[in-house]
Amino acid sequence: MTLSTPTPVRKIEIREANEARILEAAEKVFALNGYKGAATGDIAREAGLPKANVHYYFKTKSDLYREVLTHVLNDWMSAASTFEALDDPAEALRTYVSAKMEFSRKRPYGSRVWAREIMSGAPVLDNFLSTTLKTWLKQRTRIIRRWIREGKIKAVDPHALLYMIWATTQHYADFEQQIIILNGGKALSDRSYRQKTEQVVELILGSVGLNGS
Amino acid sequence: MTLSTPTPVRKIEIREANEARILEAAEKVFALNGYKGAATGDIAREAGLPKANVHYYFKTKSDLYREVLTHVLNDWMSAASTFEALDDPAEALRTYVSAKMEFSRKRPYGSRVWAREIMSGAPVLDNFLSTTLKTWLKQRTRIIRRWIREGKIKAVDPHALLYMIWATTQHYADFEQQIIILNGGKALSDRSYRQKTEQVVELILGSVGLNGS
DNA sequence: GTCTATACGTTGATAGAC
DNA sequence: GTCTATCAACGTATAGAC
Repeated sequence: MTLSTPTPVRKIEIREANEARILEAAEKVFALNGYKGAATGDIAREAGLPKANVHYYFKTKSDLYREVLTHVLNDWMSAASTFEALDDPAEALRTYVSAKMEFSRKRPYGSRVWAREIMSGAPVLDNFLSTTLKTWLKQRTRIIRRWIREGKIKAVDPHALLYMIWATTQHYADFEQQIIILNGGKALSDRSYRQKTEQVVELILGSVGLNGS
Repeated sequence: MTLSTPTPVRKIEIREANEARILEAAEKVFALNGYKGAATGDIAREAGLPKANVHYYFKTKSDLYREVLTHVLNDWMSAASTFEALDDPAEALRTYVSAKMEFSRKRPYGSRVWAREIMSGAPVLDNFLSTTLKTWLKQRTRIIRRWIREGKIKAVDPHALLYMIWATTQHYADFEQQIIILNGGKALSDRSYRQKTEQVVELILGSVGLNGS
């Protein structure tokens, strides 16, 4: 029996499945070693494919890296969009911090790829940061200022507050290994993580003068 | 005139000066590219020396990396030691947070080397984390619990509080580039940085129910 | 679409003249 | 103590058979 021509549908399925596997593997390897430190061979091994296939689907390492960053970015922004201009700042902050903590739990590698990209000087994310993220920050800053004006929260520096939220929530992804070691070598259970999330929410709310649920 | 034999003192001076230059260069290159991504040739160029000299003074890249980490560690612990068991938690937290912010300002590269090491799974720092740092954490946890028992601060999870302090203060070093871009491309002046430090202190104090200076 | 073989640049480390 | 020359190992990317 000779090879029959595969249907276009089947081809597309294969492509999508392989691209997804490679992207997932790449996110992990870039997270652990950074862009320069990541070898396409490592990514291929992690994905369970020959090295040549990685280059077949993504051409260059740089292209693959940009794709990974784009995916992380989309999910990061998706969590960011939960910060809304609600009347109740406690509710808004609680929702946002929880979404960021969930992102850290579900995409720890993605968070680290982001962190490493920034620590390398943000060569690829530079444009995103100075446009999309800057606009986002300006809008949320306005919301926070309004809450302060209306006497709903303490007078705090909005940037300092948002940086604290980002830093604290992302710490649970980026420094996961340190947290595990300090926890006696055991990873946080889903239950413990939910409690930590609640604690982080309470600390953030307290920092702007909003007390206990 | 032939070369006279240099005095041992002179030789030691040269060695110390060169080692210092290489260590400083290495801290920067490891911070920007991570361990695997850092090339000894880049470190040599940054230090203004031929590549062979780097290996003459430090033998292997791994040895050099460990030296850099040790230096960062010492300075990190030096800041950590400012967290004392004072009667006044506001004073203790203010001093500690300020010291950590100062560390981020003065040693941004060192902070990033630490971060990257943890994100790579802490292969070298593992031992330090599970001994020295764990002990430190246990002691400070006890102090915080005592403050809570004495009704001096709100009942918060001590680990969550300390992680928030670490994350927030280190964010100003590790994500410096992001902060600069969001600040319109301008680095924070010494004055702005002092104000941010004060804001961070206020946010942290607020998070445990301690209000205003 | 898959994968072995390979071209070719880069990197860690050393040898050996000065 | 300094530095050029060198090399083996590794890394990205591609060619070309299947």
